[in-house]
Amino acid sequence: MKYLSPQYEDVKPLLTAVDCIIFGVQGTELKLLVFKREIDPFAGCLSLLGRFVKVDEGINEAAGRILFELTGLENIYMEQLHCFGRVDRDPGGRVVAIGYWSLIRVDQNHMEFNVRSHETMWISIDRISELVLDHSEMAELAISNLREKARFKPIGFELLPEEFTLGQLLTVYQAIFDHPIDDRNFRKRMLKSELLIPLPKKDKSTSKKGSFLYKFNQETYHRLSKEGYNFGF
Amino acid sequence: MKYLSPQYEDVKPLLTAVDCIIFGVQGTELKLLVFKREIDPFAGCLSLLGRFVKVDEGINEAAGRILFELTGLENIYMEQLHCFGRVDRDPGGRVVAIGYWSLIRVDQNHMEFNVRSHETMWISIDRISELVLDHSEMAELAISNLREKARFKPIGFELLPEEFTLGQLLTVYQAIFDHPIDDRNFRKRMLKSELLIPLPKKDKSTSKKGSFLYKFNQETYHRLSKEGYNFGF
DNA sequence: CCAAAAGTGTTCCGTGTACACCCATGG
DNA sequence: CCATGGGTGTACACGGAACACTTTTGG
Repeated sequence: MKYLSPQYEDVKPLLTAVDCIIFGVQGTELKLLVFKREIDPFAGCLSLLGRFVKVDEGINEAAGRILFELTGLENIYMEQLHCFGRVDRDPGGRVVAIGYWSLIRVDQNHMEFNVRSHETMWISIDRISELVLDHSEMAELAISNLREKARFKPIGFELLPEEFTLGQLLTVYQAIFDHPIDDRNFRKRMLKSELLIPLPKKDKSTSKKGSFLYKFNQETYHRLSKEGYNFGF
Repeated sequence: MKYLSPQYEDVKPLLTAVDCIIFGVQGTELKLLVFKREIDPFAGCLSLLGRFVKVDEGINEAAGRILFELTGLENIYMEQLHCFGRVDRDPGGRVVAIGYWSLIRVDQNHMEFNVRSHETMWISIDRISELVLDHSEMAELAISNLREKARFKPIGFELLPEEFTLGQLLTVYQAIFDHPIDDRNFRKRMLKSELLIPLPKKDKSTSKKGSFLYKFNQETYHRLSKEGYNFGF
């Protein structure tokens, strides 16, 4: 490396990994996708999904690849969280881990991969402290990032299927923040935001009256993702 | 590495660097500390200050050390920004760079190091596009992070000396946001926030009347850093 | 006495918040 | 006809935004 000057003789390359903090909403609860480690150390413990970055791929590509390898899902909302690099964070060696968090829609898609790699499982976020290494710290940080982000960017939609009802959307936000949100104010804000495109159909699966389906407006979504929008939570 | 399974034969450790995005306010302007590269490639171009992470130090420690080596300053506000890892980001080799941004008080302290390492210089933030590699991207991201943060956390104080006037504080915020802020509303907000401890002295250097000096309340500062506080910018 | 910066209060408007009732329908 | 979830409107309080004049004092 031509950049290395003599004073940096103790500079050596470091193993670099990506760890994925994957959120989904099941029922009314925010869940985290983890797996049971099969290899020592910590075999049997809960761990985030992670792999090493290859030398010929960018870290974002690595994150996408890793998510795909582990879940079979592509084109997923994914965001870099933070880089974790304490010397002793991993007793197996000096590994710098880049955390990425993502939101996935828990619908039929997810069922497939959940069967496929049967060691993965969804856990409730109050079990975060059971994670190995500094994974609890990562997950905690990811949650506060998610909440922070959700207040100003319309990311709640990433957790829903293409077509959804306002009730489902409300449920998602309540799961993210883990506290109740006023139904009427929520509807007002959402409808005013122009993020929703009303569809001429109803979902009758949960009530006799049926509730209108919406899809979300990609255009407004991208505009508001940039500009920011105060949802007032 | 016992973690490496056969499928990861192309996993090799990567060089890991820290790049520092250092902000300071000079006069009424937000400035960035950079240096003129002496080594090829890009000798003569503007570059952020960066060094490699050693194998026996954590990345946060590395960031602190690097800032110290390059500026002589310690105990500086410093925050991890983002990890940059495109394969081709550095033509000199595969280097993953972790960006850290910091705020320094531009007073007598800084004069020292500015003399010491005479290749470093403060540039106006509208010269960011002149930076080499992906350093412009880093600096742009750091600015938006800084602004975002400044809206909710009382970080403006990090850019001021121990004792300062409300006028100076206002100047700092105007420099950060690059637009004028209403004087009277600003004072109201700041005084109400309990972040300021009034001192029984005046600074007469800038006016005949003299303006009161304040120091900032560390306790409230830490509380509000955690809780967040809407400064309304 | 005047120039130059420091300091102070009020009004208005918009928006978030709290809150309670009617609607539609399948069984 | 009634139980169940879906959908709607209003009144109030608070906080942010806009805005102009008085104070001090060194020269």
